Amino acid sequence: MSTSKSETVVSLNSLKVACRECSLNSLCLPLGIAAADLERLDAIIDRKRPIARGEHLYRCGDSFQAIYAVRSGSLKTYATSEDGQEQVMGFQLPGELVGMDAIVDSAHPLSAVALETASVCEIPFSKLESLSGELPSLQRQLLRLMSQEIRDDQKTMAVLAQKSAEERLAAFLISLSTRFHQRGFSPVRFNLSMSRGDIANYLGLALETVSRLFTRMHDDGLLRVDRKEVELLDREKLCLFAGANCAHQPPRKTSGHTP
Amino acid sequence: MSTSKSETVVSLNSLKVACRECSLNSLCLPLGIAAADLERLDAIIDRKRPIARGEHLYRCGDSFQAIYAVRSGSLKTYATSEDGQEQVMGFQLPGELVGMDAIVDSAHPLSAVALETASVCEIPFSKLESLSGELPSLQRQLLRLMSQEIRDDQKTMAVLAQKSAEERLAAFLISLSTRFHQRGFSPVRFNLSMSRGDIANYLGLALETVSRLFTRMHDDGLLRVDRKEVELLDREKLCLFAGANCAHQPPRKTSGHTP
DNA sequence: CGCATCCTTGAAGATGCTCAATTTCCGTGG
DNA sequence: CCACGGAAATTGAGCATCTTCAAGGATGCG
Repeated sequence: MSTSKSETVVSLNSLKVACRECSLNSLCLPLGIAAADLERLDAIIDRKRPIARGEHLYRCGDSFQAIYAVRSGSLKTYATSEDGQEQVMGFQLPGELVGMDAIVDSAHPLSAVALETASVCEIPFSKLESLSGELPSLQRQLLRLMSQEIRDDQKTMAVLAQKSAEERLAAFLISLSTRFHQRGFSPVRFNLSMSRGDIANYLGLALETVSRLFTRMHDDGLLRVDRKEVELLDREKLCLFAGANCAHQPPRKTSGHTP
Repeated sequence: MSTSKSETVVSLNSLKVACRECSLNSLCLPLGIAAADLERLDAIIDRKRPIARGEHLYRCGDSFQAIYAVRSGSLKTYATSEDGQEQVMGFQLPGELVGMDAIVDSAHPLSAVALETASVCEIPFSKLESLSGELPSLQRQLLRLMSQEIRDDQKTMAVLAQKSAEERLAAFLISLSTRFHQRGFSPVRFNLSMSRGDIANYLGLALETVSRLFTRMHDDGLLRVDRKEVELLDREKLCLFAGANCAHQPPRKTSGHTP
């Protein structure tokens, strides 16, 4: 994500940092946890070696052992249908958790793969569960993050249900922009670690439509795209397209896809 | 839901029953909780008077105080955009929880309204949170239900992103069928407590399209519809359309809407 | 330097939407 | 009890958006 320069810096810095020193701790599980308690959380977390682009963190059907927090890089989660087709369900940036959808029945319903070199913190679920029982602040933050995930999924559902192709792409870009901004990166200039195909799949569009939309938005002066790099030239207008008050809620139109 | 006869019975029966006697306790929060502990959960639950069709349980923006379990009847949750349009986010049947999307920031992002006379259990969140810290089995079940919600929302996202209109409606009907079945009702014959407009809105389709699809599916011998009542005549084929192995996962096609 | 992958662009066609007119249903009041 | 009015649902016709199919161009890696 963002320039490869800052990506490298993040990767190196956060390779083994404890939660208390991690720059993401105000977005992640440690939020709201007192220093003393944080050490106990820290103790159950396993900071894995970086995983390479294309490498899987887990696959659909794998038994559920842990949830993961992205430390650097980015992931994609996707479902696989019986005929082998995949449906992209989300993209995860540093500070975001993956795997919470597996709690309910001990098997992962999705696969998670690295879109670029990424490092993650592995948080064994059984340990997290018992520690949660002892630390109310941890329990609270875990519930908050799951609630957040529900809310984000609902927002995505709304985008898919009621927005046109152009609005969907705008909403997607604004969502990324906002999340990068929260993480200290530029909200107007960032790298898309996922392919056009992934974006299209995620947004329920054809790959060609996404490509055409990028071209159209470029021609309309909304953004500049060069391969993976995007610069939002008119974030305001993109927000309008996305139906968001810029930064949070999107909803906007009646129903159906067309405007 | 189902016939008005059984609906009346359910309403009366469950008006004030404790969790341990509630027929829904194997689907709801009490699952997996020992009898002794269950009494403590029971003690914090407020069984509200039934709410009438059209009455709101809470509205978008209301401060978050409690989550709710549907005891009888059914609810609809929806978001409202600035221009007043609504986006239906889900339908809740007995044994299902609503309001978990509000935990993260203490305000409800959606509104919840009764689709028919319904009764709910109000579970004050602060009390639930502290009791959760004391009862590992309760904590576990709460996490499981939130995980389930995430998983259900993901399934809905996949339906919206990759299925055609007919497949979406089939997936919707199969989902209802399965949930009714889990609750002891007929999986092939049930009542739709929501309007065609609600179904269309939820599925990201035009109302007219849903109406036409019902007609087409009827002509194809897949189902019988009479106003609110539906009978699935060929559940197998509907499952195929829905892309589900009948009962759980749906995924099926490549991407884009068309087959 | 060449191949494979990803992306872009074009043209034709289909799914599903909008607009609009009826019809059916249900609650309300005479 | 029946009539009436409004809401919900059905049905039809035309059309727009987006998809599919197809080919060409750019990029990056071995």
